[in-house]
Amino acid sequence: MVTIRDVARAAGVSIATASRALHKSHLVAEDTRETVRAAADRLLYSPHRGARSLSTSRTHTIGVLLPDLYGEFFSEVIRGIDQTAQGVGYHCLLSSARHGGPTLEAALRSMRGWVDGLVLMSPEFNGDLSKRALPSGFPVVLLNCPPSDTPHDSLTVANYEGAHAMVRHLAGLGHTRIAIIQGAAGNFDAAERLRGYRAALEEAGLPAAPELAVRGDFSEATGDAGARALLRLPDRPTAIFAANDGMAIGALHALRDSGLRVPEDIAIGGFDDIPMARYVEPALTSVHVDISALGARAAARLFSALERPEDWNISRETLPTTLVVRRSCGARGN
Amino acid sequence: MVTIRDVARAAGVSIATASRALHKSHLVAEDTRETVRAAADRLLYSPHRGARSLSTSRTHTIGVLLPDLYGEFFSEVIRGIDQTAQGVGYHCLLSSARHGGPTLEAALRSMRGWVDGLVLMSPEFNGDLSKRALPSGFPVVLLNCPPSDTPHDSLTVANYEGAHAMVRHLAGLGHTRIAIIQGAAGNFDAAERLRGYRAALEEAGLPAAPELAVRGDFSEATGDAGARALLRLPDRPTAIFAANDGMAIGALHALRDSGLRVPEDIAIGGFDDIPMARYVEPALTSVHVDISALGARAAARLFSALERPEDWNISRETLPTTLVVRRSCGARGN
DNA sequence: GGCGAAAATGTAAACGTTTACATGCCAGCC
DNA sequence: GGCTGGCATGTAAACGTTTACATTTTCGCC
Repeated sequence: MVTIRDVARAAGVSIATASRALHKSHLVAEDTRETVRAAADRLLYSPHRGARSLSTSRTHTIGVLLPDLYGEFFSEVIRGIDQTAQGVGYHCLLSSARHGGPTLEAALRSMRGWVDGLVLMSPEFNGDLSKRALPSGFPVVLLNCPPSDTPHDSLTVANYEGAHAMVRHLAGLGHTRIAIIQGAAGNFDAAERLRGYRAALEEAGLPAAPELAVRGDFSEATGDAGARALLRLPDRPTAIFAANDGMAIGALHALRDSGLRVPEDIAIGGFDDIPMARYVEPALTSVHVDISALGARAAARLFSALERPEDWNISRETLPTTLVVRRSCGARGN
Repeated sequence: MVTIRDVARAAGVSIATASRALHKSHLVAEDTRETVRAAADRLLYSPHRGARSLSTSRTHTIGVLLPDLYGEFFSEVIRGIDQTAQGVGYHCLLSSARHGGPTLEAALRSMRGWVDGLVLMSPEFNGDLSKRALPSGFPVVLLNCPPSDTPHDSLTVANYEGAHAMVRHLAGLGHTRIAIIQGAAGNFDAAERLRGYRAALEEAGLPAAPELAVRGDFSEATGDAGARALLRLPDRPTAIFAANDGMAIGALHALRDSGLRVPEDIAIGGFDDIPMARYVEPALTSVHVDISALGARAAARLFSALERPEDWNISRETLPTTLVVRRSCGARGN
């Protein structure tokens, strides 16, 4: 491995001068700078990030901790984050707190000294964890985390409003028995979407029949199962709101499988508007969330905290959603 | 930040003993070990990875360099890699060599001293780049890279065989004018799939009409455009093989838009079998590649090179593909 | 009780950078 | 000619670990 020492020797200067020539160029005479740069090029020198970070205590890396890496939602978030990060010369260290892996606390701990900041998305996050696993003052942006009193930036999508808009739309189409396939238990997004569903029902003057709210966990499998459970009801719903697109697609599957037509026999709406939503048949009505923008925004907030810590103050942002009406809900003209 | 020095002081031992107590436990007396561990716990000590890596020259991080981060293919690869990495206590540093970003060489260089090895997927990779940007002997696994004479492990999918099987299947269904929407120019996978297409045509005794091979770049948009171009032909094809699923889905769109029925009027086949393939309507016949297994396998090879460098020797593996027949190709029974 | 070996611990160097401080040099000024 | 000050460069400390080597302690054995 060629170190800065080799470069210095080759250029006939001290390592301090070599170091300066390579990035604090105004502090060294023009011709020495050229000599050093030429030597570095010739030797194919590239600085050792670990060493550099130890010395400067900046790593130019941000950690991205997600609950999982499966599905389009996460890949879009990552894409948004990475794009922004790359734009300012940072790298992304990826980690997922999958069940069965190391605990969230361990995952956070293991990043110390390796990342300058963190984008954290986890339904389990809470203040206690923050105190135990994160150095105080460590820049963190929480993405779709349950609200907590920790002094961190947070970013959420308008779950309540989005679900509300979807259910109001369904009610507006004349549906009176509107079911929901809920997201994962204990998940903040899931709870908010449920809340939006209930509020919209109430506003429309519809009863919130408990048997119409079945459980799911955001996976296609539970969407499928949830839909089948709803079909077994004596008085079955005429519309289903699935708390994310994955489950909506699972439900579509189940309905097709049961010989029902969507939207003629039963209407369906999802949430997230993942890329796949427009390609399923019938195309899925969904609540659009610009997922990669969510990631990009999170990264941008983190960088502003990193680059100008002096005028940083914690903020909570909510990203708006928009209802995208496609064929699956049966609205006219689609 | 609490360092090992603080832990040592709190436990009343030297830093060497503290360090040993925390992971070379057999070298220190049981009760001091307990004292040290207790102190570390109490102070919420977690070691500084940067410092540790400088000292041990192991980072426990692998780099993952992809041409892009868009789409399900990449997210599945990442998932496979990360899952394997996490299993052996490694982290993934993600980077994409998107057009417009830093050059591939710069991206590789910037990882020095930050990763122990690399999973590299890039259509532009070549021997010269390897010499310039990678320390010799640096563990690298090439994923779907063009063949080169560099001493690296490589992993590819059976592009030729997969495409061949698909086209033979279409020919077997009686199609005589079979078109292809090609992958990105200069891309190795794309070239191999084209080769498989041509070979299968020849074996079936079908002429390889040049107007039936339109260009694409693996994006949905070019799939859409490619299909439209094919429809404008005076003697239009009865079957289209798109070199990946993204383009196949774009083509489906274009056909539906033009009022054609799939598979009755025109049959379609894709490649990759991304999760979405089974959900589009009609479900897409495709060449299945276990993408996350591909990533997992790449990571596994890398780790075996890292953990036991002594008995490592370079290998080239090809992952088999399987034809998955769904409705879009019009085969009976589907 | 003394000896030697083994076990436990400490000291200090090393990893590859950056950077505060020290030094040397030269120009310009009185 | 000596002083001041600025510029270019060098010296060495620091970042937080690990670990080779040195030292001290313990313990068994004669």
